[in-house]
Amino acid sequence: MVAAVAVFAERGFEGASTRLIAARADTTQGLVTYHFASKDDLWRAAADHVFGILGAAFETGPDEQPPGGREVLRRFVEANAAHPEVFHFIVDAGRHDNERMRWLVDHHLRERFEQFVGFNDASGIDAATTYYAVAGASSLIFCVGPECRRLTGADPTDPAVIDAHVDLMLRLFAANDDSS
Amino acid sequence: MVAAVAVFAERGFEGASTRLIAARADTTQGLVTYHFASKDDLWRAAADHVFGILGAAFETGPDEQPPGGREVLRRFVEANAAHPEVFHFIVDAGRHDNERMRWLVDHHLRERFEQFVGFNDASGIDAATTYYAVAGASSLIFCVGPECRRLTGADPTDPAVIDAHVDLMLRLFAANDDSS
DNA sequence: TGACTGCCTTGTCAACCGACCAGTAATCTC
DNA sequence: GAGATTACTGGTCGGTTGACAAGGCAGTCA
Repeated sequence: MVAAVAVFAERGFEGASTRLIAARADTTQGLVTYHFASKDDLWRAAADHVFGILGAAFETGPDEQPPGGREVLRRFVEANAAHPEVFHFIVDAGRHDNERMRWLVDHHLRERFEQFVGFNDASGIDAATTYYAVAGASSLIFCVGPECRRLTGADPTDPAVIDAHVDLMLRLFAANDDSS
Repeated sequence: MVAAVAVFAERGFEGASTRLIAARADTTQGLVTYHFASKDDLWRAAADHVFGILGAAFETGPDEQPPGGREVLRRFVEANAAHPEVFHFIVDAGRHDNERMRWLVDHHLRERFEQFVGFNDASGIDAATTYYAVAGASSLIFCVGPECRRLTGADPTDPAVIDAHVDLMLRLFAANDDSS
């Protein structure tokens, strides 16, 4: 499953082969199609897996206060740094109007978007533009890691870079929110 | 060429087939490999094409003033809205440390990045985080158009949405720059 | 003990992939 | 107008793809 997430994120749905995923997981292609009836099913399971990890980053412990806006944003950026695969799933699926895109929206993105709208009481077009601005600004640098290293010299897996990006996101998107 | 750009953007390098590109351009696969020795060469030609279009959006006419920071940002967002394929090329190539990524950085992205660093006199880690924040925030909504429509109801090809996104980007990234 | 079940391996299938090649027709050069 | 160059077609090649089928092989229950 970890292998499937990695390969789908690295190569996209079309570019990922069930044989490569199987090899990465040290099994055979036959076994993959035994456990997951089709490549589509495997992709959905991989998406469930990686979005589950992301969601866990926002869970509140039993004796914790629900985090404020700044803390949520910090966790969001750090989760993107730790799991850039999420962004690849979103971009890979989001550009086609097909069944996978609709499934991803209905099963994972809708919930996230409505949480976001709840935090920032925006609506309509503003909600959409703000949501995608936050998502894009927070995620891109971590999702093109090799490019970023070659282009800028900065390594987005370096904690110093992650901290700098968190600070920038806080300055950009949480300037007038000092809760948490 | 327009067909190649579209297919590479829609399906990524691995997912795009020379046969599909040929069909989209109403020719044969044999002709594609005649004009472009390999799929890699075709990809590079497509990248040159689409980055050329993007670059033209920033050119200054013979009797124009060079645009100020706000105007450059506006043009950048509008160019991303008109040509979301650029972002797909970047994300598709940028996640691997391979020859295509290095070529794209050296032939197209380096120049853009250094122009950016010139405008915003940042350096080191700050330059990197700011660059990717601007790029991600400006582009994402236009690159996952079908998803955005289903998720938020807003259509990122709608001029009203584009204008709203331009305004948001100006508020976020050009708050203390009132030139132009 | 013998039938049954779930997990897994191996092999095979048609479809598709990028690359290549022989052959053809049109255009250009002298 | 003969010869050379260029543009293009159709077909074919080895290799890869997702899906499927047949069989083995432990474990379980009657």
